[in-house]
Amino acid sequence: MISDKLLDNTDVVIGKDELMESLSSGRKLKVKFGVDPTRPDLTFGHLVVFNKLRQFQDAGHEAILLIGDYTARIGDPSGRSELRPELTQKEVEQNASTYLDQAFKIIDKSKTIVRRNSEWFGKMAFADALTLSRSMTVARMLERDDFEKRFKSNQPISMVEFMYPLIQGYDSIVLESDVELGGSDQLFNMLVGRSLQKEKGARPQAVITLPLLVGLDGAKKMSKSYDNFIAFNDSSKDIFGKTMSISDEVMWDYYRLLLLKGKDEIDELKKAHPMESKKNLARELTGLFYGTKQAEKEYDSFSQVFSKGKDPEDIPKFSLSSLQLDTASLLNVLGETNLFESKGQIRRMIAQGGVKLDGEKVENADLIIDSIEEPGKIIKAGKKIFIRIVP
RNA sequence: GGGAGGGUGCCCGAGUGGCCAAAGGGAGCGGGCUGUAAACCCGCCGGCAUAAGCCUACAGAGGUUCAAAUCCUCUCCCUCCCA
Repeated sequence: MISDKLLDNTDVVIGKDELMESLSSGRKLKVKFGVDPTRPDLTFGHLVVFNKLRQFQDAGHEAILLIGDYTARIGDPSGRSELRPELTQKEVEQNASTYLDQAFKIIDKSKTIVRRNSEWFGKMAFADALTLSRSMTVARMLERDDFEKRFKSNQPISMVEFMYPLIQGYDSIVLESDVELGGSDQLFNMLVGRSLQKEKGARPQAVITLPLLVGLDGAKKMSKSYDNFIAFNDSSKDIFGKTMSISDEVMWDYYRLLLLKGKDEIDELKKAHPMESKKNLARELTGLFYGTKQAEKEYDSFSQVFSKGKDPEDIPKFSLSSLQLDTASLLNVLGETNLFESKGQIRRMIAQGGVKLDGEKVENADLIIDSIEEPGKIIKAGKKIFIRIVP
């Protein structure tokens, strides 16, 4: 049953009965997913939703990717404790275009309709906006968890944030969407769309929320603002490495939500050694974005460096002749690689025994790096930073 | 319009004239343990400097003082109560 699979891994489904009916009628549904181009990178949190959108596409439905270029300039208050800064039109445009490049790594470009909400809001009159705002009451807005929390704890809520759910809901009217997808933090906004459609006498959209992916810290949802994310645009090395840094417990969520593995498959994987399963996860995720060959390479490289403690094959080089300062001390050399926050950080690292030169721990920051021949000495700082010193 | 309370380091938050680069927590970083991790333990955690020390920092601008995150003036921003 196709329609069953479409509801896998979902969190909440509103309007389920009508949705099941529509699906079995064979009608081609318009499936809306809105993205706010407020930040240039998509994370694996978004991947969960894009996977679902892709499944709808594969089942023959129409995907509408809504770029909230107009709303981006306001900022979605969902899950936020403060007002977002306003973005310029130009920033929004840039973000939108990189968004699309990234999104089409997962969804089928040829079957996707891209719309921008500036198309209709750009020419909307203020009077229309007022009419729209009649459809909502303050009390209903305050039902929203994050608004309520902010209100009660004396945090500011701007009027424009209050308008946000209405604006997003209006998109659904214009697009005549049958289904809207989003993260569970979007539930309220999407429901507003549903009720606006009803009010207009249109067929209300089904609302499907997808679970929020837990971030790298294993606690909070994956989000750019928590800096616990893997981005579509991360290097193959980072996708692999970051995946390996998640805890064993959340690994299964990643299998389920990102790779769409079924329960049976996961049960099978649980029998293997957790590290092997995690490496396998990292390899598959890397492969999704960089192809199996590159993923294989990262797999080998990771095993080399971390499991066997060897140096990786690709080490960034630093040429001593490019040194700006006179003394080629360890401190100065590392300082000029721009891989560290400050010389203070380097000093601390050295003092704490985190820096090795050709495998030997270095305790003196003033050690002079000299007599370099090919292939060069290797400095290791912490677990992840490697530098090859060349003449 | 009137009254009251606030704005502190990446985040939260203590600090009401010197002992403040500023308690505590979180995040982050290094080390240990391990299976890369997570958990746990130890350490670090503004910048420059070998060090002494210097510089920058407690919303912003001025001022008082030997000395200001702390006192005064003005400005900006936030919240609450009354209208």
